[in-house]
Amino acid sequence: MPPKKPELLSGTLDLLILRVLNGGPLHGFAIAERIHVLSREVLTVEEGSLYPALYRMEAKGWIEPEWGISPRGRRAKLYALTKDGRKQLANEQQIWSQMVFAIGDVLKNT
Amino acid sequence: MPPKKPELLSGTLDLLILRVLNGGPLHGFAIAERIHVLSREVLTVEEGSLYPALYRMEAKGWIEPEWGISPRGRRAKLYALTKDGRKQLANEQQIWSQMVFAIGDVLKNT
DNA sequence: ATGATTCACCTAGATTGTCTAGGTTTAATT
DNA sequence: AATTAAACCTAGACAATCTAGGTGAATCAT
Repeated sequence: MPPKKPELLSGTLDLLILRVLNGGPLHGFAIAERIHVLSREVLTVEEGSLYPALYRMEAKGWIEPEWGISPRGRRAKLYALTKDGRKQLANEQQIWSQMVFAIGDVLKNT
Repeated sequence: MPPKKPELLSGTLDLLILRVLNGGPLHGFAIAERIHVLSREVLTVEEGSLYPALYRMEAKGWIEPEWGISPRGRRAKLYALTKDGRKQLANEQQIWSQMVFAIGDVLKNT
């Protein structure tokens, strides 16, 4: 068998969304596209994961939506990072790297 | 706020267990200890996560238990990697590094 | 003009993995 | 003899993702 195609790592979706929004407001569909492209097609964010995540994050005050128009001329909800969102991004980035190091430590044991 | 203490990353527990068992059979309690120590106390495997995980992995044929005695003289269930378990370890290790690279790619976008 | 496709958003329910918070038994310690 | 620690176990709660649908409007092909 070839290695199974990996789904998204549970717990990293918020981090990814925060990170791409740090480059400026985007609408949901575009967020998913951006993550897909930036990860060289390795990561695919399903819409059924994306929209609930956006609501969670909005409820926590990390992002703020505003109705507008997408680059392709459709009605779209543009999400922008809030100040709390930027703090959360820093936070999650630091946790992520800590986790990667910790797991790396376990994996490199002889 | 200081960075929140990270719990285990969902989806990495199997990989960690397979990895420490690759060094030789261990019983459940010792597996958790070993992960804790190797990760420099960053990762803590709760027993409520550990034992269900061991059963799942046994059901999938990745590990095999045998009753024995722990180094501290108690009755203990020693788990050993099977051949399928070794394959699974290689598989998950490769997926893990692919994920880390992919997420890294997203995180380093400007 | 009409029909098909794509963009963009939305949601209910299933599934899965982890955690909380208990519990039991037996050996070692006090 | 009583307490603590090692080791195992489990039910139920919780959270995040995925499956598999659905809607409406703009664009494209014919």
